[in-house]
Amino acid sequence: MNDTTRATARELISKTRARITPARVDILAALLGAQRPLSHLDIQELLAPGLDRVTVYRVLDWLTAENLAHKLSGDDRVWRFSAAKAPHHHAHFHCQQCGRFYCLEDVKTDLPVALPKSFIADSVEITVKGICADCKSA
Amino acid sequence: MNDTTRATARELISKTRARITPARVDILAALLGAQRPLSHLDIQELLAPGLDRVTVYRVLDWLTAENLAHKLSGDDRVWRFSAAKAPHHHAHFHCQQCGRFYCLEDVKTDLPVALPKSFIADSVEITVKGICADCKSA
DNA sequence: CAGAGCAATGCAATAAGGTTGCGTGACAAT
DNA sequence: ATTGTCACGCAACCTTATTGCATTGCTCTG
Repeated sequence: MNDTTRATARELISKTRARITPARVDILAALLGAQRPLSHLDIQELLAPGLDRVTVYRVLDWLTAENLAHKLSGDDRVWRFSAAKAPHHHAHFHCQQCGRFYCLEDVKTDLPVALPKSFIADSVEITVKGICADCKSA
Repeated sequence: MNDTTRATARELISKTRARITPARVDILAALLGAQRPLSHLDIQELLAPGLDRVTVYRVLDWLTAENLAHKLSGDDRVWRFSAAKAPHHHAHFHCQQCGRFYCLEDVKTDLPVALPKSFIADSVEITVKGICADCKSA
């Protein structure tokens, strides 16, 4: 979480015309700097303690509402968030052992899907489940 | 939940060499007869009351372990289960309004995915999110 | 520059969904 | 019939996330 990242975060937040608070900058910077989607717990551990659980949840929700972050659901009942740098059209990998998520930038989710009549698609989520390299070698 | 479905359920369970109990038969039959993945709550409502919450959870876990059912995660923190009639290689639709899941039999999940080195894929889950026909017309 | 107004935070309590421990009852094999 | 194991029910508990409410602190107007 270097200064450049924090500056980028601050700039992105300023575009929303909402308040630029330390919590928002810290959390968005954490997401921007991460190589993978982070859970609420990941973020709490990454950031200095002293930031309330609820605040983290609220900031994450706010970021999602402002389209600065994307919320995705794993099969462990935990939300993961990733910074919405570009339109978020790629798949994810979920390691069943360590629980970490990885972005599969190469696998696009904008594939054409044949839906039943009158169904409206909003977004497509693709999750590959398996074992990641770290866990395999361990 | 007709008798044929129950007979099929009983037969599938007998193949596991485990005990054929009413709870197992009822729940598997419910899954077999359903057009869509069912949540734990769906099942409880479908079945006559008197069956314990925990028993339902345990039977569902057991069915999953025996590969008679598949567990899938929505973004509402609720497990959904579907009978594993055939290998379960199709996508699902999740209505963001009513929360129901639908099977998209036509959309296959056995697409080739390019994984990073040393990653091992186990299964692929594709979920389309949007509004279903029922909710749209309402 | 003071003060009003509102957005953001922290703390505590609560909700929802799922899981664990343990005693009891039922079935199967001997 | 006896014994061992498997399944069930009940109660308690855990985790993750959300809500209510009081307080803080920024911002903007006058």
